[in-house]
Amino acid sequence: MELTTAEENYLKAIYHLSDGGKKSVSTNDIAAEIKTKPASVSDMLRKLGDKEVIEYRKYYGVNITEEGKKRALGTIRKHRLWEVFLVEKLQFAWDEVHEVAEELEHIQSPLLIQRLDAYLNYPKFDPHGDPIPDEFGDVKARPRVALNEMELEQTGQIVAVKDSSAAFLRYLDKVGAYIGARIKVLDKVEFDGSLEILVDQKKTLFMSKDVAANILVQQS
Amino acid sequence: MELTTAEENYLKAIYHLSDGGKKSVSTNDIAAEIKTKPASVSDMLRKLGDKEVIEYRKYYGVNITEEGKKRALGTIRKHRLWEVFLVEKLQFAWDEVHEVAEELEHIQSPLLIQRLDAYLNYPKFDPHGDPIPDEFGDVKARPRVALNEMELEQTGQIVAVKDSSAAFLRYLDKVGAYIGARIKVLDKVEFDGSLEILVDQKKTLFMSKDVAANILVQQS
DNA sequence: ATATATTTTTAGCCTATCCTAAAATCGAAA
DNA sequence: TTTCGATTTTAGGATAGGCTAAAAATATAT
Ligand SMILES: [Mn+2]
Ligand SMILES: [Mn+2]
Ligand SMILES: [Mn+2]
Ligand SMILES: [Mn+2]
Repeated sequence: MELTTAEENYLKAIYHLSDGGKKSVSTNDIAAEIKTKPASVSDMLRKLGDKEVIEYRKYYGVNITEEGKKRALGTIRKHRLWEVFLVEKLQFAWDEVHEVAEELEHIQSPLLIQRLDAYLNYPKFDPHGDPIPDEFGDVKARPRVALNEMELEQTGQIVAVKDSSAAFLRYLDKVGAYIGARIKVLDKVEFDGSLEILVDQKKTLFMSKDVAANILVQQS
Repeated sequence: MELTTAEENYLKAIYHLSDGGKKSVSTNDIAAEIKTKPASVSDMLRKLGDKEVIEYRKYYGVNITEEGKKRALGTIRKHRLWEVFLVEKLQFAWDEVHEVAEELEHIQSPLLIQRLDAYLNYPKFDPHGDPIPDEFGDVKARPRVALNEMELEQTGQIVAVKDSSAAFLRYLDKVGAYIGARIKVLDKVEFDGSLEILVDQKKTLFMSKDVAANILVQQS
């Protein structure tokens, strides 16, 4: 059964909020994520339940079904492939791609996505470091940890960001914290959790705990 | 004022049916073009009239306004640029691009189109030979004539097709009548208007008047 | 174990877009 | 100039998606 654009957006939100189908998700959380009202969410949940992409028990939140997970991963795959296209081919900055990809992900054409994937040389990660599901919905997970949870002296490489907002990404650009950068934790302030890190063995950088919590590192 | 996807599709249809704003267009013709019912068209015309992209006088058809023409050309520009992208970069056949471009043309991002245009090296024509309006809505018109209206012995080059349906384009592929082909009219049958043409100085080809009427030639 | 607070759903309404059937209008022919 | 057939509009209804306000259910705190 075909999903509408709105249904795809809801399903994707549910997938993300449920941490890939592991947790159940509340009406209010979905409303916050989609920026809509809980009443509208209740309506939509009934519809998604009827289409059997979620399991919906009134008042007790929703769980995504296997079918739903497959659909959500299909949309996520398209979103991330388009983001790669925009950055690699059209010279978009990584903070400019999200809104456009949010529209492009709903274009219906399996051939288009297959060809786009090939054209981009089968990328495994999007510009924010998030993994691109393959055509079967399989995701290559990279073990990664939030920067604020690393210990003193530990080293690693920035592999992704949790927050893809333009404001956050532009801040990272400004301070030179890009994906692929090698980092080392030089200092952690007990009081507020802020930290000092060494970037690429040459530049030191201070950041708040909030910022660090949105930077994901592969340890080494 | 923003136009919805449906409104953009109607406006584009009106632009095409009006021959670029020259003629006024009837409700029934729009319904046929959009594959919808005349009643739905009447509804939409009222709305497009309110938004002043058309001039609508009940029972007397519509004329597109200057503003409407500008909007329609913007959508046409996007449609044709995407078609070029699909053929040039993603190896789509020219009969596979129309449906996808019909969706892609509604993506809202001036930056995207500007970058796409540059990436494609500012193409002037789409895969069907139709001119791509520039960012100001200016169209480079090529003088062209339908093949069925050419006289015996006249020569020229195929520059466009009138019908972009997959069936027609695949037929042209099969017989080797592609855009850019040099042709000469070898014979015209009085009885049914069918003709025999020479393609690229080496292959002769018979075609019905209906086929020839959908092939556009730049004479030389 | 209640009472209160929070969450979620329902009811009722709105806009956009489509449909069918009926009414209105137009224009061509008699 | 009247009439008739084609065209177009209107009326009424459907579905999708959103909203507010009120009701209902659940969760939490005395
Ligand atoms: Mn989206
Ligand atoms: Mn991303
Ligand atoms: Mn379209
Ligand atoms: Mn075209």
